[in-house]
Amino acid sequence: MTAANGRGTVGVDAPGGEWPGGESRGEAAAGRPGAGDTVAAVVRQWEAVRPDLDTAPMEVIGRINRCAALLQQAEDSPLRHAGLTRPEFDLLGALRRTGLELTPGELARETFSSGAAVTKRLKQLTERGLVERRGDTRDRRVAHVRLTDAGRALVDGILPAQLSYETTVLAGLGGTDQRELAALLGDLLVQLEGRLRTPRTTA
Amino acid sequence: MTAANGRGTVGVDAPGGEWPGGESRGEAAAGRPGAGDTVAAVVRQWEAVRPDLDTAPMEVIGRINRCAALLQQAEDSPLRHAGLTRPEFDLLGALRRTGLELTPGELARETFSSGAAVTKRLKQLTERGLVERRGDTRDRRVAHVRLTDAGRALVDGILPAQLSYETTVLAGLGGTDQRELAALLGDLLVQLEGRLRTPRTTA
DNA sequence: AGCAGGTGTTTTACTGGTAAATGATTTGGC
DNA sequence: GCCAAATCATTTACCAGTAAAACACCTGCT
Repeated sequence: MTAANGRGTVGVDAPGGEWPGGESRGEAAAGRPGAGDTVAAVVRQWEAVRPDLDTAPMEVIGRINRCAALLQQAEDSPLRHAGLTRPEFDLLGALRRTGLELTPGELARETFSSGAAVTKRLKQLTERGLVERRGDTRDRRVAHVRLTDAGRALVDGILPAQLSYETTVLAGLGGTDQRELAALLGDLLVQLEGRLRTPRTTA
Repeated sequence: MTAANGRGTVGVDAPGGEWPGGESRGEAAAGRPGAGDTVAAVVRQWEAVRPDLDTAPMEVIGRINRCAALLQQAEDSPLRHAGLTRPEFDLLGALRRTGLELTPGELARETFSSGAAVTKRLKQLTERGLVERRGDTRDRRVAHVRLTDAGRALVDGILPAQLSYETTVLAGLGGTDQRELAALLGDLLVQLEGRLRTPRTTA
């Protein structure tokens, strides 16, 4: 087991042994109350029904998806509280952290979204007075986008709160586990970013 | 620098040391070519601009979000190839792995989506002949949904391909790292599922 | 029986994303 | 210099999700 835990996640191993044959009633997603996370429960179901399959990848990918979903819709996060979605904040953040004016295209690449999505967000954020645009003098196709003072103030005001919120959300993991998790995700991400080059429609 | 590494990954550590002051040109998302993943680059930018902030949570949450996004839009996955989105497949999968008829409400809970979303997906999947519904005889509000033979065949046909696709996607990580990652994500998920109880509008 | 209130599902109105087409401009070959 | 092809951004048409309201039905109290 080597790993992280010694306790193999799936290892709780159920005392009695009765199974959801008919009575999964009440708990969502095949989850028994005290057991592991919901993904583990799902994986156990698959193993029961299709024991021939190697379900290992579900343990990683299923959990990544579910973590992302949960983190996304955390209603109490400072971001939402400030009326910003994560993609909007990412856009503002890209401007703040680079300290530069960026073109819509650059913003799309920075934030890993499509050009069309950026156009829409910029419209929104411009109306809210958080960003400004000016045309390029040389190349009249491109625009340059920068934070307004209000936009910069908003980012600077929210970011610490958001980070400390995220810190508490992660607090259940020890510091060592967090670093280890970050490192492993980083390794995975390097692979993914190489392998599945997103064909982001810059156009 | 404490940070992220403790282990390799980020350890490349930049030879020279010139910095994106003005020349992030060309590479997306602050990424220098050989360095770590894009999230690491973003974090470095934040640290340069706001050294007072504790960026540790970004290393985890940012990477989870980015991994999820990349995995989502993997255009070559068997799922997409079969014309199914992940949420659609999750719905079919819930029916397959439980082996039962489920009501729309149960499906919503199983798949962590809203009732309305399930309604829409069911409409879609019914039209495609992958699921069937019958009304409950006792309680005429509820419906019972089951896989058609075609639906079951589709799931059984796709799942092995999808899993083996996922296996190769994860192959860059060693088996041990994969298990460790799964375990850590499981730990995190337990925390998140307890902490941020999603107020899923069952209604 | 009758009705207040709860539950299971669907509908409505809207939002934010996407892919593909479009408009506007620059660039490079000749 | 001029036109074909490339590039940057936006627009269009559409689709899937959401929250809130509506609908249909059941349940339990009186």
